[in-house]
Amino acid sequence: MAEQRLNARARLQQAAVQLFRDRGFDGVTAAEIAARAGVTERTFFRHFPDKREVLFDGQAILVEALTSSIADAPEYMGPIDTLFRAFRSVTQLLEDNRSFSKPRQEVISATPALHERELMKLAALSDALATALKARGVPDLQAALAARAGMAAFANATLAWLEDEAQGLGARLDLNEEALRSLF
Amino acid sequence: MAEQRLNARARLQQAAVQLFRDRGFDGVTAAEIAARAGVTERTFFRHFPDKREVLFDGQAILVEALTSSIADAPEYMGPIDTLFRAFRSVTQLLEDNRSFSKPRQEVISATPALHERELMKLAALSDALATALKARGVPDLQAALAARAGMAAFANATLAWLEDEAQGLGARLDLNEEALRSLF
DNA sequence: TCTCTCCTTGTCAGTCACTGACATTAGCCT
DNA sequence: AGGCTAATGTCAGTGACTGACAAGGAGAGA
Repeated sequence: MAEQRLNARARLQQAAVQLFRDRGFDGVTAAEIAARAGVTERTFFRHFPDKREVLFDGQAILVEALTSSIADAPEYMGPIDTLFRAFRSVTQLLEDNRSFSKPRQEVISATPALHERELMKLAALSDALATALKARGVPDLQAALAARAGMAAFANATLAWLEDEAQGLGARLDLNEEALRSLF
Repeated sequence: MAEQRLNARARLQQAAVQLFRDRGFDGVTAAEIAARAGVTERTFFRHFPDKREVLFDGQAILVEALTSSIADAPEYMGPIDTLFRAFRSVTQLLEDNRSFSKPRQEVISATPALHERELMKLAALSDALATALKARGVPDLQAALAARAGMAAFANATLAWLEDEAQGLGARLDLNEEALRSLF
């Protein structure tokens, strides 16, 4: 039973994705997810503050990877370059997780409530990037705007790549960076 | 009672803002809002699909004003210029509503669930702007990125101006536009 | 004026997300 | 064995939201 204990959280996440894919987010109750994972509804809510959150758990790693890349960037590098350097540093990480991310993203895209939560996570990520840029001496306003604009490009690229993997994530990033720069 | 009928929605919104300000979003039940407005909880949910939505009702006017400004912009004007022209065209509208917007924004900022919903509304607004830009012949990718970047600046400006009206909304927009352009 | 119809609201019962309080169990340390 | 800690189970309750049905008021038309 030791194994059961340690994996309850992971089992809940896995059960949730499967059930959501089959019957949709609203067609599944928290109790059902818990039951399939072999635990109680109460345990579900001990691991996740709400039903949506079961789908959003990997963000921390991404934040860490991106912010540390920003911190490590050469001093002279401007905010936009720094950001795209960071985005490119995590392409491998994301590509390794594609088989997880794909079904997850399908569920999210199909459910307004989940899309809402996703926007929140992206905003938090954006804020983290802005903070990392400020630590490099970028003025507050520029940092915030660069982070938002960059995140838009990054999110764009990731979504397009998840929908159609014909082009790699790197190529999608190139397209988005070029389009962004062409605006100014 | 005819008057009551027609204004139920407006009374609910007003009651909601007052109660939220006093006791916080989570400290107020939908039934209480309804009671103060002189109707039933069920009626509350007939007017608003959920409790949060009672605070988000003016967006349609803003979308209309911004998109029509984009449509009316001179042909030769680039996407960023077009967007900021649109933002400037609604400054008066926003400034007239400041006394409404201020308390509303305070409640939203204090409540994660409401902040989440606000991000959703901003994303929808951003999508509307992107669509309006595409109608002018701006390529899809550029339109989407310009809209997101522009919205970031617009939202930034509006929030700063709501927190401190020392500088007008126009001045805040100037600052944000300049900061955004300086990135590239 | 009477009546028919539409629109809004009230009433009621039910589901489900989420929470606090308390009991229980498993594994680990001594 | 005995006790400590962390994770889980149990139970009862609150509040958001929904579907079904009834009721009342306003306006259109006979």
